[in-house]
Amino acid sequence: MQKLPRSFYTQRTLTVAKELLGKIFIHKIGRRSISGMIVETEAYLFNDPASHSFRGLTERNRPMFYTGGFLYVYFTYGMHYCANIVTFKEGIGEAVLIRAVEPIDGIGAIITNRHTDVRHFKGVRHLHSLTNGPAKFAEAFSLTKEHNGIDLCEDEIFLTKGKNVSSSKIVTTTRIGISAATEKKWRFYIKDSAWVSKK
DNA sequence: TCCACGATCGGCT
DNA sequence: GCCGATCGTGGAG
Repeated sequence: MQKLPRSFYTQRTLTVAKELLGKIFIHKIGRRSISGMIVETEAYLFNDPASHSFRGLTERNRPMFYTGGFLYVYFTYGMHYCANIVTFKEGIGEAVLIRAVEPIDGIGAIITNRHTDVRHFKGVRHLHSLTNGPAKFAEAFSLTKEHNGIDLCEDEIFLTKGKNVSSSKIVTTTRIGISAATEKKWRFYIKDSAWVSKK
């Protein structure tokens, strides 16, 4: 399966956020890989008070200012990582947060990754809870600060075409967990998917 | 140097 | 529905 090219990621951010639905996210670890279909995304734009890039370039948000097709992984709440796909042009500072995926390959590894702390075990009793949230996705797919700034046009972490999601299957809503620009409808998910973080 | 806060999650009421 | 965990970041002073 062919990797998505740079030209996919350098489109307008809101376009990429919608088009990412149905795409396959793949992380190759040694000879194995973990993969899943993206079912929920959120866009963060350059003039967006909810975006990490809003106050300009800093050490933390540097990858957001790369050209489209890089990964931006950040650490939050003292314990979680979240992964974004950088979009649009170099120097702008836009990205799409991956909020949920439907597991495809490497389910065993996903379960292991999500069970590393026994205290979390009870929360993973239902399969959909493995990857229905941005920090759950990052943990399930072993995405940490090591992967911050990685190029998705290389061979370790990349996306493939997956399935086409018609626009009638895309639900558009406000974003979750933010305190600014709460009125912007920049969250997208696949209607009827059991794997989204919240209806 | 200090310190408030966060694109979350899981457990508890 | 609410709350605590836990720490890197960056704005303030």
